[in-house]
Amino acid sequence: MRKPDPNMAKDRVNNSNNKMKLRKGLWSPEEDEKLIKYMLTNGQGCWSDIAKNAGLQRCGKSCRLRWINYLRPDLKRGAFSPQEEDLIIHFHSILGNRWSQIAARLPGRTDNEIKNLWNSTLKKRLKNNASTTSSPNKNDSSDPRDVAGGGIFPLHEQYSVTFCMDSISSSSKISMPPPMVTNNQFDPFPLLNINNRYDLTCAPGLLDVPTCLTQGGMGEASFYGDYGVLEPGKLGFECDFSLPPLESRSIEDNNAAAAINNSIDHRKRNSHHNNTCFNNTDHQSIKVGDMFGLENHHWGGENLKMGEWDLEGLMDNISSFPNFLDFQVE
DNA sequence: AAATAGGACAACCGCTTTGGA
DNA sequence: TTCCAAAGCGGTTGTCCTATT
Repeated sequence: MRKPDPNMAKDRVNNSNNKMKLRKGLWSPEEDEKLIKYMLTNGQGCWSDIAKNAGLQRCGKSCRLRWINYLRPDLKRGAFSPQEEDLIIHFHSILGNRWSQIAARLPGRTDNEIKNLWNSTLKKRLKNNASTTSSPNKNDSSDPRDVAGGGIFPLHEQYSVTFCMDSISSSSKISMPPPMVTNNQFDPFPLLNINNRYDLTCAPGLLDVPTCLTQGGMGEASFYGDYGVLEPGKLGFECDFSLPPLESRSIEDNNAAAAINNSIDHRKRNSHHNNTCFNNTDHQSIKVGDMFGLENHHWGGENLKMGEWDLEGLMDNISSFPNFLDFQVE
């Protein structure tokens, strides 16, 4: 991060609050340290109380944001790896601008970070790719469906999606009819209506996954398998949907103190672009297990919240399935 | 060397959702 | 059931850095 400018922060004090002058703008290292220490000793609570009790002239909302987006010890920081970028593109094609849900599947990354990356880099890259792969009727939109049709995924042209049937290689293809047009909008995934209330967590398996994720570097375990969509040997709507794991936000207590102390030390060391203070530049070392919390923890008993797949909700809508899905097991 | 444009990213704003009284 | 405060979320803005002219 850039070096905070105390003068600017001072200038931006919110004078509209008569009770207490609340600071706005960039956080100073001292403020960071206060918040970190308070969080370390007291844990998370009511954010407005935290702001007060920690001696910060910040609103609770600002403290929460600072903690979540920057100070949390489990943040990875640093540049996104190509694999992470592919994941973001992939998830965005499914989830749209649901940054928090995308972030929940990228451990150590925040929704804000992902959103910034998307808006500043990935969207443009996809647009360029789309333009070079001839997609004449696409507009400039962040609509995930545009991305899907922009040449990254084959869905736009083929309307076929891949169901992974086991953890290694076999797959079944589902042929889909031309897109349903609802409300004058292109909708290649009528079932996966992004506006419905169903989380699309399981949907990655419905789509082709970026090739880099299925090739070397991501480990032996199948990407599909890790994400889990359909249990092997099962096809149809009575099969079990297994969920891609959501990142556990909990921090192991034993690690938290060390991580926080490290973060403080690093922040002090890095006065320039202290984004790197948590940096893990060894992008190639990222493993699927690490990325999805498969190793050691967090798979089975995950408390599914935001990203929970609402199977019942899906089933409520499922009556329309046979009309436009034609299963073709290859 | 100075000016400028564009990129990157932290932080804010406003709306929605959630939970408790 | 309603109201209200807190939390969550996504869009947007503002600032700094870097590359280019």
